[in-house]
Amino acid sequence: MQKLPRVFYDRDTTQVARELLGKLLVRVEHGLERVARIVEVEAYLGRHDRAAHSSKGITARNQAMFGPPGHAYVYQIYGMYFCLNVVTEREGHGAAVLLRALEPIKNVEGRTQGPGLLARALAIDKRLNTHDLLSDDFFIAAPPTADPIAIVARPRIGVDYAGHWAKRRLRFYIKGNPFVSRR
DNA sequence: TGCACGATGAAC
DNA sequence: TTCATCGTGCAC
Repeated sequence: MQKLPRVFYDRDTTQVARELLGKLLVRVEHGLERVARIVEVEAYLGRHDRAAHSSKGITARNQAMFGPPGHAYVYQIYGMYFCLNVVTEREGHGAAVLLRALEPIKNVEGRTQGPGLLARALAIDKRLNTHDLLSDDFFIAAPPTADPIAIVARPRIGVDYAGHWAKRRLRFYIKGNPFVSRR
């Protein structure tokens, strides 16, 4: 399985988001390798994006988002769920892609349709914040063979507070995939 | 030092 | 539509 290189993440965030669809998220825990296909994502473009955590500047919570590309930004939400993002663009930009839904491929139990659920199913929590996604226990890879996919673009979920940014179609998912979080 | 609230999910 | 549950960020 071919790990995505650093340069994959060090690019325009919308482009990275779209290209992450169909890729494989791999998480090795206690010697057990879990694999799932990325089927839904959201792009958070940087400090100018009012829906992005980075729009408020660097804080203790979001500092990973301003770190180098290809690392994880994991935060806790509603006191009980974790959300996994991959940092994009150059260090200091404050952009990331939120993984919203996965299709189980190997050793994945429980539901994975939704950011909180997928993190739980893959045992992803705050300990993985700032973790390098080119490491051997947590990475994203291109599948051996990839069928062409149709991509749907919609407004992001749960960002109504963001004014006109809430209307931007920065949520992307694989058309017709049954594991997408909402319809 | 206190407090309102969330890039959610499930129940009702 | 309501609630579980708590770290974070900002007001005071």
